[in-house]
Parts: sequence; C-alpha cells; structure tokens
Amino acid sequence: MTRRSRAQMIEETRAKLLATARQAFASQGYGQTSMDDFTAAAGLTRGALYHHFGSKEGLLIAVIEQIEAEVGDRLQTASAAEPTPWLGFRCRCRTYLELALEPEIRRIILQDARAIFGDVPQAAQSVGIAALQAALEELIAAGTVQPVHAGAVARMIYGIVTEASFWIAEPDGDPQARLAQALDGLDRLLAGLLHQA
Amino acid sequence: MTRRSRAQMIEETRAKLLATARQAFASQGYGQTSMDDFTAAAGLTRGALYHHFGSKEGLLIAVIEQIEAEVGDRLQTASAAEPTPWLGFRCRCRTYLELALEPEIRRIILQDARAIFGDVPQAAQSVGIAALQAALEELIAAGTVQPVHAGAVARMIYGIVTEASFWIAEPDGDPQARLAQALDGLDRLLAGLLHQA
DNA sequence: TCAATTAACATACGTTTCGTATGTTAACGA
DNA sequence: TCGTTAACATACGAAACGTATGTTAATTGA
Repeated sequence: MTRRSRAQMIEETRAKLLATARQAFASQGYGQTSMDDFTAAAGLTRGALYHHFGSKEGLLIAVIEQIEAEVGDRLQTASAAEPTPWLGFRCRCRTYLELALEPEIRRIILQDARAIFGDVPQAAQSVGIAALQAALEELIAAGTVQPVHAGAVARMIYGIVTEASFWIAEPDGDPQARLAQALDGLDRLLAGLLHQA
Repeated sequence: MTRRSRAQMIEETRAKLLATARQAFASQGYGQTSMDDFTAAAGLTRGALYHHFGSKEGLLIAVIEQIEAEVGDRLQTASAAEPTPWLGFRCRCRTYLELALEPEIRRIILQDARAIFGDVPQAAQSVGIAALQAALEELIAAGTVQPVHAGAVARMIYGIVTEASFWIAEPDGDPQARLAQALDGLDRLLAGLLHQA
C-alpha cells in the first residue's frame, strides 16, 4: 500500500493541482489567482499545469467540470427522495438554491465562469439546467405543468436561483431570513407553472 | 459656436474616452480590452484615462452608470404607457428582457460586470431592479400580488431576464422564436405572483 | 500684472503574469 | 540497449496595468 504506481503518482499531481486551483479560485477569484503562486503552494510549477491542462482556462474548465459533477449528484440524491414528480421538481429547485449559496459554487460557477465563457459554462453543459429541463418536460407530458418551453423555463429558473443566491449573500441582511424569503418567492413563481385546478 | 470653452473640451475628452471604452468593452469584453489600444483609438493616452477615471475598474463603473441610466429611462418610458399597474409591471419585465438582448448590455452589464464586482453592479445600484421592486411593492399593497418579499422577487425576475437573454442569444436556435418562448415562460412565472381569482 | 499653483494630460518605467520554448529525467518499447 | 516519449522544471519574451514624473496652459491671488 505504501508503494504507489507511476500512474497513481501522476493522477495525484493532477488531483493536487485541481484541488489547489479550486481552493484558490474560490477564495481569490479566477482573475486574481496567479498560476505561479498557487502551483508553488501545491509544491509544483507552472510547467506541470500547462502539461496537464494546457492553459489557465483549461484549468478552470476542469475545475468547473468537477464541481458540476458534484452538483449533479447532490441534486439527484435530494430530489429522488420526494414522493411526487412535482415535489421532486420543486425540491430540485430549492436544493439548487441552497447549493448556490456555497461560496465556492457562487464564486467559480456563477460569478467568474460567466465572464470567461459568455454563456452558461458550456464546458460541462450545466448538468443542473439539463436535469431541470428534463424534469419539466416530464411534468408537462403528465399534464401537471402548463405547456411551456422547458428549455427556456429551465434557464429562467437557473437565473432565479443564481440571483437569489447573490441577494441572500449580500453583506447586510440576515442570510437565514433571506433564504426563507427567497424560497417563498421561488414557490410563488413556480406555482405559476402549474395547471389551475 | 465654433468656439468651445475649456470646460467643454474637457468634457469632450471625457465623453470620448467613455464612448470609446463602452464600444471596446462591448465588442471585445472588459478583460480583453487593452487600455493602451483603445485610448489610442480615441486619440489619447492612458494618462488621460487615469486622470479622469482613476483605474480600469473606475472606467468600467462609469460606463455601467451611463448604461444603467439609459436603461432606467427606457424602462420608465415603456411601462408608463400601460393602462393598469399590473400591466405596467408586466411590460417593465418584458422590456427589461428585450433590453437585455442588446449585445452591449449583455456583455458589459450581465456578463463582465458580475465577475468584476461580485454582486449586481453596486456602482449604480441597478436602477432596473430598484424600479421593479418599487412596482412590486405597490402591487402588493394594492392586493393585486400576493405578499412576497419584493426585494427578493425583484432580484429573481432580474435573474430570469438575465438568463433568458443568454439563452435567446445562443448561437443555435432562432432568436425571434426563442424570444417569444421566453416571453411566454415569463408570463407563466409572473402569473404565479397574482392572487387567485 | 505677475508669480504660484493646479488641472489636464503625455511619457517613461517597473512589476506582474501569461504562454511558449527549451531543457531534463525516468520509464517504456523494440 | 537504444531511441522515444511522458512528466515535469526552467528560462525567456511579450503584453498590460499602475505609478511616477514630466509638461503645458489656465486660473488664482496679491
């Protein structure tokens, strides 16, 4: 066990680079992070970085993909436990909002990534939005939700969540209270999608 | 008339700098814009820039303030013509979306500014959001809209508009069709805010 | 009216940072 | 065993930003 294969060591340096970059991006932001500095913090040099990731943007893409994968898993886990499809959908939106509150996700995905790649991170094609869209399409087919364009509305919900997370995290105001108020507002907006009884 | 006062000339260079920067930021993005290049394009040097705006960020803030002021005017003009407060509110949201489709606004306000100043441009305190919140508060007081937190929901609508604009402008897909689909989705979501009949 | 100060810029410089080009070492294949 | 390639480190060049330092012209005050 104390003996590591060559392939394992390579993977270790890649993972170490990724983890250190993720930490640095989250705490200082992508633009403010010097590749010299944080590679040194990882005990390596920029040479290793450019070998594994090609460019600073390539590194950011790798970090985004890692985070997106985690987000996808957590959303899936949370919403799968709900009893009805609609409640599952609602839970997915709420959980999305809670995830967006984590500083790492807000800073890297919602804040910096947008400026680098204009649109939603095309890199990982935003797992969260895709899943939201799929859930919406099912609900529309089942007649629970009015016939809207699922892709459009999924994106809009993503926007709701994004902005709400920034609002909640604003320096003034109580985050807990704001989270509750945001979840309430989210509920009202989502209710508009339902078919009238 | 051919005689310009000193103060006028100073204002002219300031305006010229601002206009050139706005153009450059919109077409190449804030990060990709070299201060040497675009000041030269304006027939000046970085010296003038740092004298008037202090820093590159200061220049961006000035550009944002200019755009925000225009956005505020156009929103006000559009919504004031509507017959009822609710329709005025709805119109404001729709117009907001249409404005967000303009490349200049999308690139500078929605895309780049967020990465530089984490939150919504605190610089000009987003006139659009503030007006949206005020309109919401009136509608709640009048009993037209359910009692939600106006600040939270105003921000969420801002998020809807932002994401929708990016979605509409995606390279594939027909922008005209997508705009219609987005406006439809927006209507459904907003309908959730209304009191049930 | 004239000297001193300040505003409005231009120019020059130093620092930081990114990407690339060039080693270097160790493993792997023929 | 020898050539090749992967996995890095090191060195170099090219922006780009901010600042420090001119320079000129207007303005102020005595």
